[in-house]
Amino acid sequence: MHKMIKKNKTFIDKLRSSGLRPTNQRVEICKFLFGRKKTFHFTVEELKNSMNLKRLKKISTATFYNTVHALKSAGHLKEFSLDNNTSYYDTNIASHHHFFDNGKVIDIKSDKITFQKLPEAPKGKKIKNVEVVIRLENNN
Amino acid sequence: MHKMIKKNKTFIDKLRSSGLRPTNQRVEICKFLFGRKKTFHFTVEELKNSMNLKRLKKISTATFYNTVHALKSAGHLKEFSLDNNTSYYDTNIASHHHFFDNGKVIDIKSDKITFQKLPEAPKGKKIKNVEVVIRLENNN
DNA sequence: CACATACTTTAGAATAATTATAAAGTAGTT
DNA sequence: AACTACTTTATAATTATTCTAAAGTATGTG
Repeated sequence: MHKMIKKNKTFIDKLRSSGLRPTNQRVEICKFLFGRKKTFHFTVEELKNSMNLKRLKKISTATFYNTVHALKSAGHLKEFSLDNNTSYYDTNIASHHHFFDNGKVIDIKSDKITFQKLPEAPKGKKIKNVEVVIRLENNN
Repeated sequence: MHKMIKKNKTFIDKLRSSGLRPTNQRVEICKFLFGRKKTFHFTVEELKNSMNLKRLKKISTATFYNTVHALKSAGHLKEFSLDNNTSYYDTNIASHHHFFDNGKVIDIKSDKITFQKLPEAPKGKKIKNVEVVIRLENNN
């Protein structure tokens, strides 16, 4: 029980720091997103389907979108795009890179890629982060 | 006039190599995309608006989408995504990188970034290309 | 160089992802 | 406990894109 309370507190903190009140729906979404050992990637539609499948009382689409969006704006989720028109989210917010393999995404730890040369930021700007996408193809 | 003919031939070649017949609409789209000194970025919607503004007889949305898609599949355009749900296209197909500055995209020449360390491709796969996105923020 | 045929264009309908709306419900303050 | 501002929800609206089917056009063949 101690652990449970502690975890919920973490989720509530994430919500509060995203400017959101910790409602039941939101806490459950956080539990689903952050209450596991491994980070993962998802679309809002996938998240909605996974969570609502097991629930008698469904959480509405708008709540999923609102919550994910706020978590992302606060930096608790990272957004990325493939070549299609759907937003993907990543619960791994540590700076890292990706392999893209025909729609499948694989994380690359930050320290697996280092640079020999990087350009200067334009005047008045600075670099916020650097992300590398390595596109893969079959080894024919 | 010579130059004009030569250019049109280039456009027609691009279309043919994309599996498309060189119709008037398509040649005009190619002219707009490839008949200039500098490469540029665009969305299909932007392309449509820019081109149709000056035309008495408008080219239909579907034709813009079809043509851009075929040119992209043939490698005459590169597609990329920002954090939203719109596809962007780049007439610069040379391998290169990007600064993203609040929705604005700036090209970075390929030789401005070099790597010290890159990960191996997973078994049975090989690297198709490597693309770097450098996100910028204001120098507060 | 006319003709047949397969490919194109087009307007409009359809779809998919996302955002907006506004009425009913709930958290947090007093 | 009561009030008020924030939430949830179902549904409508919007945006980007794809599909459809009828009318038009490029191109090889004779």
